[in-house]
Amino acid sequence: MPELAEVEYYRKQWDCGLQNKVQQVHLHPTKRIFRRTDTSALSAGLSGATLLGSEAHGKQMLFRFSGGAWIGLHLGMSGKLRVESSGFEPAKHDHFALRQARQTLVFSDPRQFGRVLFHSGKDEPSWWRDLPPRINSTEFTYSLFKEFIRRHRKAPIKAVLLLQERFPGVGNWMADEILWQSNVHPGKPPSTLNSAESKRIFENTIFVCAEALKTIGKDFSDPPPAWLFQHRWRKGAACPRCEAKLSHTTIGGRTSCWCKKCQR
DNA sequence: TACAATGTTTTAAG
DNA sequence: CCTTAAAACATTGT
Repeated sequence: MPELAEVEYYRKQWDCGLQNKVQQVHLHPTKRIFRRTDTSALSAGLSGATLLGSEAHGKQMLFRFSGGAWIGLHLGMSGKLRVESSGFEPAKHDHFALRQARQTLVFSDPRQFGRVLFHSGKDEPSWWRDLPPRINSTEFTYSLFKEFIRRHRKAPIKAVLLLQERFPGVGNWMADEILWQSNVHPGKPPSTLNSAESKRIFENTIFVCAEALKTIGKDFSDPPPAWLFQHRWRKGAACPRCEAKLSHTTIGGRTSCWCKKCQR
């Protein structure tokens, strides 16, 4: 479920716990979200520590605690962050919870494709330092974009936009939105794109990310009604631009939504 | 029942 | 070594 803007929204849900001490750590060590994570070190490192800050980068989140403790969170397909009362008892899918004096910070993830990482040390973990440039940063340049789609010139452009090593935060609905706004068919390989199409995709990638952060990322409000986003999951969905019936097919291994009249 | 779900990793093949 | 495609992961809802 969560892409760039949804992740940013969920990250902020834990802001009310900033400057608060963790009294107790609740976790189920055998759950898949803790795969290859030392849960004993995690519990020990967070118990009694104060939450000092957090940051999102694409679909990843980093939370910083006093005493040089850090956790990385990924929400996978069904993960969510929320806040409950301090006396809250974790329910079935609440695999990770931090109890504080005034509230409990909860990570739930029914499908467990999400992830919890732990790092102990004075500096940021290496898995945070090595991330690619954010899409809404000056380092995300057209030449970087062009070089990347050239490398992946034979795969469907939809599949290329889903690669986190260049488009951190872009997920299934955002990739469809970018291509719909660019009037480009999701199945087209980059080798068949002309320079105008390529430029439109680059610019709309930045635009869709920025707008999503201003709406969904801010308070989970809807992006503009003229976007594909509002229409794609409706029964008998129609293109908000030309009113033609929208197509749904598997492209790049994911269900894709596109307008066969607008996108070629 | 069977399949799909806003994601990533592993495996295999070219 | 690189790119691409498909299966696997765990659970719920239609």
